[in-house]
Amino acid sequence: MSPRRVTLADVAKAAGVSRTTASLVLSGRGRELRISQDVEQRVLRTAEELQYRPNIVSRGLRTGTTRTIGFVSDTVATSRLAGDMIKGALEAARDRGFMLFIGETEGDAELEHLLLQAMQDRQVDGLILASMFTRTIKVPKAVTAMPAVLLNALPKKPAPLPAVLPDEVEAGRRAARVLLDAGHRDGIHLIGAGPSLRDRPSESLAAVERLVGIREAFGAAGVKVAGARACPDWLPEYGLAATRDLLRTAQPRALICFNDRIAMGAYQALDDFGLKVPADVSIVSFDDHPIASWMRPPLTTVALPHYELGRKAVDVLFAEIDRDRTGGDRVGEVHRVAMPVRIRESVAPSSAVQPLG
Amino acid sequence: MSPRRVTLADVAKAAGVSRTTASLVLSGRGRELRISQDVEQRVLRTAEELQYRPNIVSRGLRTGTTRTIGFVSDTVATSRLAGDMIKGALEAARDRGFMLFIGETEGDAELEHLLLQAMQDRQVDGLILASMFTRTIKVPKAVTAMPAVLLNALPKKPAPLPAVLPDEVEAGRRAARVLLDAGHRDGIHLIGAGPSLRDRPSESLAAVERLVGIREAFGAAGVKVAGARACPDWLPEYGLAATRDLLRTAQPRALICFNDRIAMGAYQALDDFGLKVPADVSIVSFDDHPIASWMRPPLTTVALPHYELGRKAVDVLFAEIDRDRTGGDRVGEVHRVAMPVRIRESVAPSSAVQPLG
DNA sequence: ATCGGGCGCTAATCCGATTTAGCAATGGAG
DNA sequence: CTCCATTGCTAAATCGGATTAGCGCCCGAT
Repeated sequence: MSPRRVTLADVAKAAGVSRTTASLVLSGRGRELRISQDVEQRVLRTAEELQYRPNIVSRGLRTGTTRTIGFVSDTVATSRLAGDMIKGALEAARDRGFMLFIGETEGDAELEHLLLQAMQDRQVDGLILASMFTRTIKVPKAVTAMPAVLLNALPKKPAPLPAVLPDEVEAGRRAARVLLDAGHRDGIHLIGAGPSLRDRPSESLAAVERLVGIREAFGAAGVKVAGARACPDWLPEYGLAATRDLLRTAQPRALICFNDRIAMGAYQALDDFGLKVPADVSIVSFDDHPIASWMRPPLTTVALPHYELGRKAVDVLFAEIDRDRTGGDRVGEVHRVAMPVRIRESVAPSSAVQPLG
Repeated sequence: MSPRRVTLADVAKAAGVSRTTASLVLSGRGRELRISQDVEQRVLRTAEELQYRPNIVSRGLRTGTTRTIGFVSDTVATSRLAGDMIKGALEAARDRGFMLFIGETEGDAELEHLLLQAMQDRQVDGLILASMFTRTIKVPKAVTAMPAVLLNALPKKPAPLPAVLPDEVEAGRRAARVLLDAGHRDGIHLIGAGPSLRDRPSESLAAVERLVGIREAFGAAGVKVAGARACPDWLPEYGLAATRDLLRTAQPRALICFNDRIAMGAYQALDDFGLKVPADVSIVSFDDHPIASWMRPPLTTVALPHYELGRKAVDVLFAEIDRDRTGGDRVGEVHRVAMPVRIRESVAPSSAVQPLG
């Protein structure tokens, strides 16, 4: 079919040198191994003319390194959120001449096993194990044998694996501060989780951490949260139900919704009760889901830094690969990536009359 | 670091046979090459015990096939829409023991070139060239040298490349029929494109094809579209503006929005004018964006079959790889994937009094 | 006894690079 | 004039499989 690829042997022959010499020159080790300027130039020029490109498969066989990393997620590739994570990883990898194998496990341990095997059969240089939701995962033992990074996840059992996660606690603080900065001190309700750390969707690490941050920031400001409703899952319908429920008995001035889909439901409930955002009720949320900017009014939210998470995971993985190569010890550091606040139009200054007592 | 992998040589030695024999047995060609039952069983058992897995890199070097395909898109990996496309491709590939390299070009020809090179350096068996929006693309010449498929795109210049696309014309017909079936014959407006085929976002193939289908179905039913507004881009704000503009001068009974984001804007405009969906105005749309089911009322829309597109592209690619192997001729067939209607709650039966004339 | 042929398995080569070990030529020192 | 070092390059092994060519052995036929 296609004209055969130009190989190192072709270059060597055309330049009138041995394969060894050609290889030496092209790998940049010609200088230290005393190849003459003359020959070096000749090889370089020939390679250029012939448009020689080294075959990475072959190199991989010899050196064991394929300039490839495996990106395994539970179901990450499918969600918009996670698409950015992949994009970040893709770009960071590309900067170093690496490619990404993508794989989805759908939470199936058997599939995960197969996938990891398939990647190891292809001699990937490292692995990124990503999770759709921030949570703890069981680390397959196959992973511990090679450079790997957890993305958006923590190991269930302590393992010497580095992890990259969004800084949810700080995000919680930031959400709270958005309201505090706008002068809100009363009638602040939480929708999605709380008041206790146990009131949240199961397995949701983010819920706990956000709640911790929120309580911390309010605590430091001497502000008490008026109330909270947990949701079994963070979907619009639960946000709608919880907010409706709240509105039957209370008159909130501000809501912190635990994610944008919850907020979407809250918007609807408020609308049903004839309440305006942000004139009557301010709302701040988390995630910066694409819909956040389409909602009316556009939603102020603390963004999940998917793109940055992906990039960071690759950076950490490269450090890990280096460590592996140089025989360093595994550490298992946890890296937190900042979650930026996206100020939009769902928060208004508090006009509440401060209660006398 | 990790304990060395078990190789074919290990299996052969442990089973007391030559590498050749072991290879023959394990590749299933033992029978035809007269390896005895006894030896065959011994090799198989040994391989099992040692947990032998062939090194695909090595095999790739010898056979030239890496059981890997490259998925190159302009920016597809990043959008939720496209995530499903990748997911479909991933699963279809997995069914055959193939892995996917993912790459994004961001519309940059230079990057695309680099990416294709990187993939060829890794000896991918085939390529999928995907586009985020349905459109025509310039096919890099590197692609024509190997099995490849266009996904969600058509070649700008005629090329013997198969393409996989959503069946947009039929989708247009289906959208129209949803309204016709509900009894709508009057006050039907188009938001996003039309009335002429030229009134549409540039480069949007989907717009043209949907419009063709819509006109065809209405034409066949003897129904005339009351009006149409084109949008420079299919975003909520333009949908909002176009619909507002429409409402100032007309009283539509039904809208066909050219995608869900346009529909989202239309919902807002109708809400502003105190009109209810679907009681006052029925709406049908395209894409089945995730928000479509979260809108209130949930939006009836003709879905882009991303997952199926991804699967289909892989299927077609495998056919292409086979063709390449067996020396068949390239054809360049266009495959259309059906767009299913998602009936939700934004369309109500027409209660309009039929005009006498 | 010899030969042809099927059977059952293996030696050797190849894929395209990297890497180790080492060879030939040159020049300077002794 | 010999010996050793250095310079500049190459032969050969290696990675882990797939594949081609072919080697012994045993059997029946001549």
